[in-house]
Amino acid sequence: MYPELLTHIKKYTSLTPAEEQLLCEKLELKKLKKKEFVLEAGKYCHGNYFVVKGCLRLYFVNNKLNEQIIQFGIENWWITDYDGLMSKQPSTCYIQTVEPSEVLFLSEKDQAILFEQIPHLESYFRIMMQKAYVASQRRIGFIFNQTEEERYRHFSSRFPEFMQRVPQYMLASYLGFTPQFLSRLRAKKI
Amino acid sequence: MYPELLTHIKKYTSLTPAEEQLLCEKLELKKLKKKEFVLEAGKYCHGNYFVVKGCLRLYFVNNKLNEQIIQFGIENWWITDYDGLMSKQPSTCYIQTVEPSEVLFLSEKDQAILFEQIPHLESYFRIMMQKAYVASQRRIGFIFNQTEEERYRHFSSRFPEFMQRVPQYMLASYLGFTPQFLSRLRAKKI
DNA sequence: CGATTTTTTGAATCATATCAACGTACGTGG
DNA sequence: CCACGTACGTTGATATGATTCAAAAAATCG
Repeated sequence: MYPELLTHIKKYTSLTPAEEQLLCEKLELKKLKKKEFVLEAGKYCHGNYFVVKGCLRLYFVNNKLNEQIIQFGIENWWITDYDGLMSKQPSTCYIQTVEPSEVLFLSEKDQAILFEQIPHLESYFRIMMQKAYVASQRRIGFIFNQTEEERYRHFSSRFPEFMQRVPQYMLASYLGFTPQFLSRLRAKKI
Repeated sequence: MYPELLTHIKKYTSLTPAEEQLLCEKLELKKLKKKEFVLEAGKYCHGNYFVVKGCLRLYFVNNKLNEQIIQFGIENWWITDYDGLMSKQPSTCYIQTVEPSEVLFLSEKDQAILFEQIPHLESYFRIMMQKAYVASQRRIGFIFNQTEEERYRHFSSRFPEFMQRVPQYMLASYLGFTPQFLSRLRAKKI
């Protein structure tokens, strides 16, 4: 049994003990070292990762050969390449740990089986998707309506602890500007 | 019965005739004139709109008092303020028709009831959310990795017919730059 | 047709990127 | 446990691409 995930699910829906059992049987706990990959471009994405502990990043390499971070996954977030998963095509991105991490892996196949057996589990994932969608719509709003500086200040006031956990160049990538620019922002602040 | 929606659902899951019946009883067809609002900032968002015909836009007014378009909804898309819906707070954005349109309204309340009765309907919405999420993640990738010009060219090659349907200033807003800049891009092209 | 909305154009300005070099920290093998 | 190498962060000078403001031109609508 994996209490972190079950507690998280309870926030949004309810499962019977038997359903919890069924779910946990399908999950696979993976302990990962720092900088370990769970997905690489060109390979197929086979499922979904729930972060129990640690931090992962999802990024792709753009045409200037820079790594563009699309998403971070920290404790209690699901992370995967949904694009690759849905299209059944080889992935175009990478998912890698930023810190030593523990994740629960749920394969696409098992997820589909569980959805038929446990309607409330599908409900949970619908809500997760909806939340993720809202978050990324908000992010688009921020990108278009705030200067890089405002975005940085907003992010650092909202996630101060998180800032400590990742290198600056990753933050810069996530926020959509250069590491040099981030460095200057920090210098300016004091 | 609303064949456009039922056909769309069949692409992703299957409903029994009885389930289709149940669903359609809860839907409300609304015929809307051009520039009619279905949601305004400050009001509560009560449900979800499926676009049968026409085009709507979801936008908010930023601190420079410009309208920032977050999303367009055309035929076979669902559109609503999921943020306001989930948070149960007054909305911060507007949803307005761009053309005369027909939409099916499904209230949040009815949707919750239907999800309990029809697990496959929840499945359909989970998949819709996942698709929407993927689309908005992709959009973030584009924003960060292409110049404004590349984004415009990409968009116009991908949705040439759609470009004809909306005023340029809305496209500029959606793509994240000024109408003047878009005008110059077009002038450059020839 | 007149009124409003939308698009175009020009010139000046500003924010961020780029390139390049130098500092600093960190962890890995000897 | 120290030293070296690589990864990460800082700083300065210059370049560039998009914005802003203002006004005119064109298109759309009742």
